[in-house]
Amino acid sequence: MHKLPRAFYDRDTVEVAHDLLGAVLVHVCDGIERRGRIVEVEAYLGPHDLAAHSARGLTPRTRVMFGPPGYAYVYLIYGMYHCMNVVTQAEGKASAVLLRALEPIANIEGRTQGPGLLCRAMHIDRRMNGHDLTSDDFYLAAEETQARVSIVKRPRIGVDYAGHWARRLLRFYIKGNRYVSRA
DNA sequence: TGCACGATGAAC
DNA sequence: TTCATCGTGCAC
Repeated sequence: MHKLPRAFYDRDTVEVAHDLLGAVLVHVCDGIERRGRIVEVEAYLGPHDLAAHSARGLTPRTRVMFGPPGYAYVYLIYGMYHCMNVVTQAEGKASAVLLRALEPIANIEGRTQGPGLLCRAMHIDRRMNGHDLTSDDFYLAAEETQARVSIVKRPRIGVDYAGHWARRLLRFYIKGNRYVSRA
């Protein structure tokens, strides 16, 4: 198991999204190290992607998305849940991958199916926004040789307002995994 | 300064 | 299908 380096995130967003499936999210908080295996993600492809927050341009909220790769973009949604993304590609590309579901590995309480529950179980909130994912307390790790998994491609969830972008197959999950939020 | 709405989840 | 709940972005 090795921590994913900055260069991992500095690539095409769809490629990063694929490679994140099977990777492990680690968060050390109050002396507890929580771990979960990523089984479902969504790719958001930058300002031209009408489903992406960055489509509205650089604002205080989306500042991190417009920044360099390998940082966490965490925001509050519906006034009660948090969503976590990893920023991808070069500064200014404003692309990211939303983490939608985890398979619990260690110190996970509660469900992890869906972006809001994932953040709750991993103790991720707005304080983690902008956090460096190459740090020692919040990062992603992968096996040296990634296990081969079948990837299912589906339209993203909750973005029906985004016209033809809503129909793009930018949601990816590990086929048959029981922790996927919605098959 | 006000207001409509959302990359959700749970209940009904 | 409805609702909880509040920060964000944009209209005024």
